[in-house]
Amino acid sequence: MVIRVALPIPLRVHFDYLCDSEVQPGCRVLVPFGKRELIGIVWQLNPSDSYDATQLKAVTQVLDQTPVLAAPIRQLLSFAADYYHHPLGDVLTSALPALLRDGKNADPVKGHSYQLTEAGQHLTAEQFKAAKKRLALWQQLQQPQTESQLLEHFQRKELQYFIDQGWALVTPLLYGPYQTAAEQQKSLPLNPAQALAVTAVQQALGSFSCFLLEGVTGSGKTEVYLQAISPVVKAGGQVLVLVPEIGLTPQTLARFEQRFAVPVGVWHSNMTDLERFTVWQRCQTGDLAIVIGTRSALFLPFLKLDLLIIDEEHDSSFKQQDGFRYHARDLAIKRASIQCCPILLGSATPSLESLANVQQGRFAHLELPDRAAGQLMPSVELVDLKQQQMLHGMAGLTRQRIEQHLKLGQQVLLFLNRRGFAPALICHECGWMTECHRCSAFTTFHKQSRQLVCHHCGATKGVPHQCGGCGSTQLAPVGQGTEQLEEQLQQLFPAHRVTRLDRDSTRRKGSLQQALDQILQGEPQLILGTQMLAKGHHFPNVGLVVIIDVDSALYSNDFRAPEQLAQLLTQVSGRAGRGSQPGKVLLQTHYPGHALLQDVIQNGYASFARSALKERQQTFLPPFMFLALFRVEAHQLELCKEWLQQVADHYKNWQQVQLLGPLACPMERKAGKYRWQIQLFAKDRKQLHQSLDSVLTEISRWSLSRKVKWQLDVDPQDLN
DNA sequence: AGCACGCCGACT
DNA sequence: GTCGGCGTGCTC
Repeated sequence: MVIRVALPIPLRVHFDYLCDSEVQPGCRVLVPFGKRELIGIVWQLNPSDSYDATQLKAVTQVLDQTPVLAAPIRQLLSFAADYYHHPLGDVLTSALPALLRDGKNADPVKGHSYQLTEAGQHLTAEQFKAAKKRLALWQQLQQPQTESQLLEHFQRKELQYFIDQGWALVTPLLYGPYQTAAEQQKSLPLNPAQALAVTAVQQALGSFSCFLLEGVTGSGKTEVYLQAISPVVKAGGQVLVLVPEIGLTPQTLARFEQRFAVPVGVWHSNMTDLERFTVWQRCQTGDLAIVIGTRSALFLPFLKLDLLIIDEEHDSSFKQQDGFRYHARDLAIKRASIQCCPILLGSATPSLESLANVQQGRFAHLELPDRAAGQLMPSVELVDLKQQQMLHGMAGLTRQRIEQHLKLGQQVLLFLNRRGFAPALICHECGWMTECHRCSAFTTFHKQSRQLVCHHCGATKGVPHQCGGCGSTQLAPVGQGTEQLEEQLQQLFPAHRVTRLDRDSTRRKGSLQQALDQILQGEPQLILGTQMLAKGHHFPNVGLVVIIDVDSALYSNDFRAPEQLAQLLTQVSGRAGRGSQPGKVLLQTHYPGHALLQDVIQNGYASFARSALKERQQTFLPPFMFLALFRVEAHQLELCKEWLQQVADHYKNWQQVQLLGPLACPMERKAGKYRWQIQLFAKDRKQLHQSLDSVLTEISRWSLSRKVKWQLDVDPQDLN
């Protein structure tokens, strides 16, 4: 038999082999490949267009009796490899845990079970005499026990003694479908909008359909998730909940675990290979009812997946930013269609893509208008920075407001999306600034560690005493970062604690959690942080949120920047006033009349999104246009340009696809390499994808392609 | 990606 | 005279 095998190499082709033994698609095989041996996945049996049969090598070993990749997953992966034009071998890497890629046995053994033999059952307590430990073990073994249960109280050699005596025997304990159970904790009462949403999803169970659940923070989205899940886990089905990278908080997990008496698993990037493998197996065997995980959980092999939930569906961390650049939300929709189950996308600030899908009738729209607990929405105040006396990056009014809220015994949250002390050091004599040698960027001054750090390539060096241009010793920090603001806030408000939360202050393991716990105790204080504060965390005692610098996001050349700013504003508004009082949001800007700001503030996100969508339509941007991007990196600028020019030349044949470029990436040099790009727009998705197929075949033929590092990004999230 | 082959410069 | 640099080709 000839089999077609997908191999872990970055080539967009399959390889054919001979195989005498029984195999099914989705099984792993060990095959000779050049001078090497590789583990591949059987992709097709007896392909009609097989490679010259006389040239075929034979499979060395079949590693699985049953497929590690079941048909639905293979269908998903195959679709993904086509859609993102990514080598299948790399795509498979996302779907298999490392241990399986390395050839580990995939049999789902949970552990070992000990039970008494006939001889063991006929023993009596008296026979143990003074052997108290053995008596206790015997008593516990009246019921079959897992090895791990027994090892809590007994030593391994005691277990072995029972086996040697023929009193007990060991059997492998296999994973299997979980025991369904009723809810542990009673569900909360629903308001009419929530009830409508729950009913809609529940009625859709068993068939493919997409729902967009739009509800502001505090409107009770999680309760809708939980009640939508309820009938699924009562019927023995499985649910996948995808969350953004930072959203995987212990509280979220606890809420799911407390509600249902069924096994809940988690999946995220901090797990060990063995932990991942175990979750993978428990999914495959149906042992886990619910999995909460970040984007790659999308590829887990569920036995009976009946519902998908994507929380914070607008979040950009669902798009992988290197290698296989897939969007987990988009692929999740594909997966739901393959599995014939509903998918629920939830957000307070839906992506424009999803809203367009609602408008075009592809998604059903479920709205939760009210804050569940009936709190008031926070009020937003714009602080016009023009001609203001600024102190430490804050206008007088801003400082007053902070003071007022501290006096009221509330906490104040400040956002500044720039870590470090200052974005650069500047020479007071000649204007020279500290630059990274390898990137087109300045190096950030970190005062505490006394270092200059490039935030783009990670290079660090000591702080110079002299200007690199004129030799002057007059070097001063320019601009403001969180480290500096922390110091300044402490000076301005010496009576209050200032907590800074950014990548630097939370580097030590557990220090983030420690800071969050301390904040939750509610003492009036200033909390200051970067983007990492914006998502997921709940601070009930925060009465005021200040956004120090709105302007840098207002005027960005990234077409998604307005959308992201509107999302940030809405999300942080949700952070304020979750307790009894309504919160306040303060925005510092030089452009208080800016249409986007006005629209979001006065009419809310939904209104903003409607106008933003119209604008995207008029300017021929996604989601009304399909976009793909070729990026190329090389040490020599000329190689970048030449390679892209060849791509551009190829596109002369494709009238339906519009080109923008070749042009430099927003950050032209990074880690010593030049970076250029070409943007491809098409009205017709099919045309775009056909053109990509054809240009990729060309690219693989060019010898220039090996002197540069290039990548294709389909549906890019940002143009960097 | 890896691995081999092959052709040119600087070393024990 | 070799060792090893990386350009090029190939992997069913």
